[in-house]
Amino acid sequence: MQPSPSFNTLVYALVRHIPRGKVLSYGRVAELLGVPNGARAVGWALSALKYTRVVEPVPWHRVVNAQGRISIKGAPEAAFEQHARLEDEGIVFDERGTLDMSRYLWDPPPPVVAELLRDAQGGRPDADAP
DNA sequence: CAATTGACTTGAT
DNA sequence: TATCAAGCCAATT
Repeated sequence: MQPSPSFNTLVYALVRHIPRGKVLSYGRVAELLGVPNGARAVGWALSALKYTRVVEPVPWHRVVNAQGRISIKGAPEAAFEQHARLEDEGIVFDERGTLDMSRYLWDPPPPVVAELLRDAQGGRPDADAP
């Protein structure tokens, strides 16, 4: 078994919970995981999917930047794919390639996040470790 | 252990 | 509206 899941693992776990047709911003993901300013780290984690083998698929396309725009750089194909997948899920982009965050932003049920963070601590907060 | 990197954010110009 | 700069973070080297 693994030690406490890395930050990346937590990111993947949370992103896997984003429902179809909804999105989350990098900053919001970080915030939910308890790292208010870790937006970049989240981006790093998702970009790492290219090299990391995750058993369960991660709907990486459901994460966009705070402005509601695709934020992938240096990989036009991937960016295009993300845009296509989101439209496939019913999300509408305006002429400038922006989606309405106030409408598509997902608000995760607290229990979901709580459970995620709990598992992160080894599944059992019992083991007090100061 | 220090430097580097990048699918971020925010606030100022 | 578009650019720019400075913070912030985890993983990599």
